[in-house]
Amino acid sequence: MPFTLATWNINSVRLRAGLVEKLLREEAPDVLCLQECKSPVEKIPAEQFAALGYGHMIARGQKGYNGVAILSKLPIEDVGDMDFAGLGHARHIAGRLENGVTIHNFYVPAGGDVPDREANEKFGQKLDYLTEMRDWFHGDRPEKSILVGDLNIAPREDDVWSHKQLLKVVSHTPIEVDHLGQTQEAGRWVDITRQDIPDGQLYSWWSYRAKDWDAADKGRRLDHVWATADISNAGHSSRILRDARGWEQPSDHAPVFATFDL
DNA sequence: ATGGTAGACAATCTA
Repeated sequence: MPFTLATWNINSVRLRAGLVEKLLREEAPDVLCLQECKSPVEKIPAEQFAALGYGHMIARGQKGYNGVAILSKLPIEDVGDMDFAGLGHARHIAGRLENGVTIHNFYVPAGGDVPDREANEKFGQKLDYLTEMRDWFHGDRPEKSILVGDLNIAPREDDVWSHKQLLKVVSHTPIEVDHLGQTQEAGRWVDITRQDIPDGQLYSWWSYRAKDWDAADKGRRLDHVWATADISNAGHSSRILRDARGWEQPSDHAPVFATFDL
């Protein structure tokens, strides 16, 4: 049975519960993975989503920051979370569907403004987070798995509006791209979005600080859908719902979709 | 080189 999955950094699930509802009504993914919920789990409006057919939710939360959730039409079993780099943040949750597919939902640390671990502790934490992800996948060798989320790195030259101008900007520095590549390789993850859309500029995030985000179009592809090699050929129909960036009081991220015939 | 916006939560911190 094919199922469609979406990932969206919502930047407050309570403030934007109406936008989540709009996405669920209009696009109706079977599974929606959210990041930056910025809410304790018990304050996520789960009943509002359940009323739309999303009767299953697994989540990790904390007050004010971070937070990840998976809303699903299909039964999903909570199979745990990881606290990479020992930050004590709600940045990962994993669930398993009845077809045996495991879904990892990640919110990788943004890493602060200065791309130097000596000058900026947050940058070091981001690199350490990715290193521990890599080591975990290297030991675990995931199969029949999908990894989504805001990975806060745009790895390819055509994942940013200007490769040259962003080389020293956190999210696109060579050391971050290298760390993300090592994590991807360790789990034998295939980038499903780029499998489906191999050529051209592709963005999922536009800063709030731009005067006219749409006209300037200075975006970055920070949000990703990966799958393990054993199921990667089941993935198709990837797309980014750029329209959502223009919705009323939007998140600065747009949802990324993929469908899997499994 | 700088400052630009947004959200949580009540002082700044984070992105």
